[in-house]
Amino acid sequence: MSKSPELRQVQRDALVDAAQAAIEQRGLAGLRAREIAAKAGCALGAIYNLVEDMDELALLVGYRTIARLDSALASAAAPRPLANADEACDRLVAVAIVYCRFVRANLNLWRALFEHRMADGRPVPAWATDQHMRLFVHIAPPLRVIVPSADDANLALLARTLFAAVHGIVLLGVEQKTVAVPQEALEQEIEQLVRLVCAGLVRG
Amino acid sequence: MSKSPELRQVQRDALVDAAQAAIEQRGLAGLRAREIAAKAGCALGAIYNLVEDMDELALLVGYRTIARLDSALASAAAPRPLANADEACDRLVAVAIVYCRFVRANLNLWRALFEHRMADGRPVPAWATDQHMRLFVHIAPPLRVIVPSADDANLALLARTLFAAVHGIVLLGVEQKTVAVPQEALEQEIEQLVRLVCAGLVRG
DNA sequence: TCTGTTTTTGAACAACGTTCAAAATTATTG
DNA sequence: CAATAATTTTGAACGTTGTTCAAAAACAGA
Repeated sequence: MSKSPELRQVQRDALVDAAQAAIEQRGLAGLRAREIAAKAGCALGAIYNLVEDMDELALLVGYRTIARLDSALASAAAPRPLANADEACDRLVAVAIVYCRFVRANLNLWRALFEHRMADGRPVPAWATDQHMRLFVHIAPPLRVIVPSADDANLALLARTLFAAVHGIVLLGVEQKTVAVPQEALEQEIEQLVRLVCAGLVRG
Repeated sequence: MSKSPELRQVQRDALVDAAQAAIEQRGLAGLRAREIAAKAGCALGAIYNLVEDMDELALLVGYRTIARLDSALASAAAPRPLANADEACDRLVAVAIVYCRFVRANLNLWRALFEHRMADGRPVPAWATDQHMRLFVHIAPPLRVIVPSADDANLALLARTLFAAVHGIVLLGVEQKTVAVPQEALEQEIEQLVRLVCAGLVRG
């Protein structure tokens, strides 16, 4: 008889818990097989009974991180309807600010999302990439209000562009290689860019 | 008598050549001490007579990459003077497009710039971070034409923001985790964002 | 209790960056 | 030129990685 899937999932969760704690404290490079096995209370080799390899473990931690980010962004995009373009712009700013604060509050976990590379050149599984895309849901509706004439394809592209732009600002803002930017200044940068883009969209 | 600095530099260059080739072909993770020692024609341990450690080697490759990027951006920002805001905006677009094309043509080397992390938590040396900053030189002058009222601090911040935004778009565009965007569409995204920001700046 | 199946285990393996005593080379002196 | 001192180069050895797999342990059905 095979092992019950429930217990299996409990053990997997314990492993992901340990991996998440390791990444949170010491970054993706601080994720070590022997340490998390000890913390999860299983043998070194048992890791490979529960997950495919360390890559999958990093992806599972990333899945959790994006799920929490998704919740945070959803709370910023309140269910209150968008009356006009101004409100839509305000909402886009709010979503971007929440993104920035989430990054600061979850720096190592967020960095791990982008630092991680699959071993060899193996492709990232679909369940991980799909989740990334779903984040655009939080900025497409406000953009629709601002640019009602755009078709779905254009809107998706625009959403991607705006997200990427804010992402880039946050990225360079928290990067070690450049001078660290104080939180307040970083949020002003972000608000400035989002408002500039919105202003350009409504007039153009 | 100690060894001549010239020969030392030749050996260092051979090592950096080998490291650059390795990163270019197989990414930063493909940079292996034994391989580059063989290719550079020296013993494994000799690496540590020429450079501090593998981190410094990665930084030296990065220094070359940014130097080439700097040249590419400089060629886009021709010495022709900027008559008005429209021309300044065109130039910002041109610089951003050149950045995008450089990234596509030097994908692995460019990725290595941002994937690389110093061992432990050691700080990145100043000669590497300073070089990063100098890239802003290519976008600050056009911005000055577009926003003549801004002081130096505001201008520097704005330059950083615009650079980071374009950087983010390129980053997500060439990322494996999301759907690969064709070059043409990516350049359109970039041009759209830069023009939106410029339009917002001249009017606001 | 016995037997066949499944699961867990941790020593062993290959590959990594790094070190360092010894060998080889080069310079200086008698 | 020979002899000795100083310097540089070398690659085996070390400590850590993630991963594997034969053996041990645990479990299931008779």
